[in-house]
Amino acid sequence: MNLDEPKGLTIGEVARRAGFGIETVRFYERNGLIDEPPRRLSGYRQYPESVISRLRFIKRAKELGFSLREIKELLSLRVDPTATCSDIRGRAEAKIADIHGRILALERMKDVLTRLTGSCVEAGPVSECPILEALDREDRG
Amino acid sequence: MNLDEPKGLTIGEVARRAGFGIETVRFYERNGLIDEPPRRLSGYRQYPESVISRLRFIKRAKELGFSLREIKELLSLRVDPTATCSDIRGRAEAKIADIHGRILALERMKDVLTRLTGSCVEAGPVSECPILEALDREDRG
DNA sequence: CTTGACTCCGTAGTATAGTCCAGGGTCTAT
DNA sequence: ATAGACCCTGGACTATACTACGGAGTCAAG
Repeated sequence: MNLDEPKGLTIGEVARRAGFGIETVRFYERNGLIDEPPRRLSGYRQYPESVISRLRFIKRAKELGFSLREIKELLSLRVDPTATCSDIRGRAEAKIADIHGRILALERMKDVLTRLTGSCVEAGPVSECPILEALDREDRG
Repeated sequence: MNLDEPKGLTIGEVARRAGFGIETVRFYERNGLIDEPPRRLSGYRQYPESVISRLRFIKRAKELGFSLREIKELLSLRVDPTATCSDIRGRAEAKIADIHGRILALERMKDVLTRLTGSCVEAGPVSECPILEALDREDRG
């Protein structure tokens, strides 16, 4: 086979250039994050260049804390002629609020832990560990 | 059955008092977070009161960001005669560092998103959305 | 023509932390 | 005695995001 088909990119090239594993690229295809590409007669996927930017979009959105489900929605909005920029901004703002909430929760955890470790200066046995005692007690305020 | 066996707590009472579901209590037992309790002749679990404080310990440690695996380690350390309070403090400090790192990562995400939403004030079509454009571009700094 | 790298597919496994189900048996109050 | 609430087991299922595997076919270079 392989006469003069316009070959495009193999999945390996795509994966390498986008910074994902091959299995991940196929996973994204199965989950509708990237289009199913045309195939060679052999069945090999033939990707257009555009898949690279699509994957990089996914990568950056992931880095911003969007889940694959949310990224899929962003990608749908992008091609939806009735969607507006404020729809996207809404997603971004919701994500900011979500991240903010997670930060607050983590800071509360960190504050409690910091207070507990501050109370633990002895090198004594665990039976007298103030951290464990605090976890045993009802109150933690 | 049920002559004059000292009955203890049923799993339902335990779950309710500790604030978990019954299935979760069994799950914790399977995973070694709580001891296997004695049984009635019928097979019903008969919990001692102490399981309640054990489960509350687990709940509070979870609230502080410890995974079940880590909580299991804390529980092991607690009964390890060679462990010292500083072993526990080490876990707590590692967790603080872990949480701190996660907070920083989330703050970076939040900052980028905030900057992106700031650039998006128009109610235009998604084709001109600066947020999507930013996700398409290479740079995000 | 052979070799080694690459690709195909479907399925299954990883990790975390549960949650639910069927099809039984048991307990308690009336 | 019987209704209804409770409990038992093992296994399957949820969600997220991959990652690995077997066994086959394909591609490109020497």
